[in-house]
Amino acid sequence: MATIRDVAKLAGVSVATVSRVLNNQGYVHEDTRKKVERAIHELNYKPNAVARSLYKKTSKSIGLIIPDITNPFFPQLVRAVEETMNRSGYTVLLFNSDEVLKRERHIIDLMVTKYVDGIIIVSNTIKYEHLQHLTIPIVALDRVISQEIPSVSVNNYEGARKAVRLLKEKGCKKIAHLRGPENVFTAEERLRGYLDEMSSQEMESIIYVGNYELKTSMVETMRLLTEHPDIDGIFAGNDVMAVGAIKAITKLGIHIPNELKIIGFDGIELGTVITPELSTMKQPIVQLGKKSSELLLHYINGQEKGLRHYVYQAELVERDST
Amino acid sequence: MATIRDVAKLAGVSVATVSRVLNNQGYVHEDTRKKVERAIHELNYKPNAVARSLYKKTSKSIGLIIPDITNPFFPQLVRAVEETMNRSGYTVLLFNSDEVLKRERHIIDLMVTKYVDGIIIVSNTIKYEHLQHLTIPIVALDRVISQEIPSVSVNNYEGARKAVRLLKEKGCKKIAHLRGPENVFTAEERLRGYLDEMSSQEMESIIYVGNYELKTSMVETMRLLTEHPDIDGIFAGNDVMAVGAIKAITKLGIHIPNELKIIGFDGIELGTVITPELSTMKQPIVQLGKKSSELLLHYINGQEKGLRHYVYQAELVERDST
DNA sequence: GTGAAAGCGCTAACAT
DNA sequence: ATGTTAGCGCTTTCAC
Repeated sequence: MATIRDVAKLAGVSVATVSRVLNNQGYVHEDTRKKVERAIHELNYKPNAVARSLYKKTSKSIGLIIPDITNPFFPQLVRAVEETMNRSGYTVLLFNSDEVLKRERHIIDLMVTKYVDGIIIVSNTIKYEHLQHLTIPIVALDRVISQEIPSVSVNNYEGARKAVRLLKEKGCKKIAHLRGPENVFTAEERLRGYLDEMSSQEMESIIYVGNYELKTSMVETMRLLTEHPDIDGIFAGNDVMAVGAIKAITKLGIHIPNELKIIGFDGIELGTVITPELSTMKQPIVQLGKKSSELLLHYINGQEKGLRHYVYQAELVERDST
Repeated sequence: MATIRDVAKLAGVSVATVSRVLNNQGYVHEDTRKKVERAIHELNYKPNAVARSLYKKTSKSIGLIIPDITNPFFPQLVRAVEETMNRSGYTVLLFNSDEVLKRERHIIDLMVTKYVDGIIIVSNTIKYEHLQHLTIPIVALDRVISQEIPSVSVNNYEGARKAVRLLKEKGCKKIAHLRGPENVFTAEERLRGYLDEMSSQEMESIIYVGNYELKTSMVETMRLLTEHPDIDGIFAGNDVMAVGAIKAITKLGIHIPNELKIIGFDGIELGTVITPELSTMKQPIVQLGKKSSELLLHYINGQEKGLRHYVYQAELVERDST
């Protein structure tokens, strides 16, 4: 690998001059620049990012921590972040944490050690106290961690209310909620929305606990339907669980949406794949990724000083399950 | 951020000694080690990975280039790679290339510049000529790029034959193939398998072209079924297309598997989500990721010198669509 | 067993 | 407009 020295030697100038043309700053004579550029080209020289990082204490890369890329909600989010970051010349270091605090902390340490310029994190487990010692900017994505950490998220509470409201409008009299895991921010908010919307009309709430994934959801839906055969509406905590519920319901020979209506939350592609296609509260996933990236970039560049919290609205997408 | 100097000063030793205890090599007196460790702890010192990289010309990280994380085949693969790598102390830098050669080359340059210790790449577009100048090890994953690049892949040809054979055994008389995109290695191999299996019994082959994704697959399936209403078996080039086909077929009111049987390829989770559940040729996705990582690690450590090509077999998983 | 010092490849004062 | 040099934080000879 050619170094800046090799280029300098070949071009017959000093390394400082080469550095100047590389970074396009300071005065350098047109002829000299040409010479240097020719040398760079000839040697196929690429500046060493590591050396540069060491000096500048910045790496042109950011860390992205998510629970699990295998969860169909995240691939799109990750791509949106990557795209935005790449466009600004940043590389993204992706890590799956499985929401294990110990791993999250380890990942963060590792990132700091690698001079990442900022971190975007999706997590329920991590708290402000684990983050406050950091000197690089951080933004919480999809979930808000605390008031002190800037965030980009969706109004889960309102979205949930809208979802339940749709079920009611469609004539459902007994609406159950298949909630997401306990202590998970989004799940709690959606539950709260369901509860408030139900109690506002003195409807009895029926709650079963899922884990944001398919299998448990099927099992719980089965249980729900045997214990409450008169249910005519289900608000699932996310699309994956809704899909699980649809599978279970279909297996039971109950017709959707005639006998039972169901709505999910997230708006992932999976919902359009199953039959009947799933009605859902669609999150602006790409926007979430993009906005969080831009926000982080602004903090990195010092263009933003305040503590911003962006909240998007989930949008009702009605398909065939309601 | 504390540096090695701070630790040295606090412990009352030289930086060399600190480095020795950090790397656990060379002689250092037990008492000295204790002192140093105490200082490290007290300052919450973490060695600077960038400085270390600069000296050692290695970064304890590898690059992973995939077409698109949004394609449901990849998340699992990525996790398997990440897991294996992390376990060996390596970080993975993930990039989506969209199979655009220019981006792939850019990504590779970037990685080299960051001192990645090796690269795992999933690509059809890149060729040996674009890789031969690299001095770091590289392994091709899922597709073989050339004989000169070590690879870990699946026998798509054999898998395809098995798939078609199943359809025949189940009594299908007219079997169509919904193939993947042209010039994509896996798609070509699967097509070849289909063709050979058909001609071995002098069955007429009927081929429609999809793009490994849902929408096109639905459209093409519709066309296929209007132009050839007597089709009784479909071998789809991958699971995503198979799911698209199922949607189209169901919409047409044709019963699966009674009137028409269908089998996919890949074994992604999506296949178990739809109704009827999809029969498929399951790839050992996790193993692919794991093996490619281990192989790369072996090259990095110099434990492996030869050009290895590992080929796994796809496994028939029969569910409800056949 | 420990320390001094060179050097990894680059950038940015500071000179000239 | 260009060159010299210190230094980013670390590892590794080479002395002692």
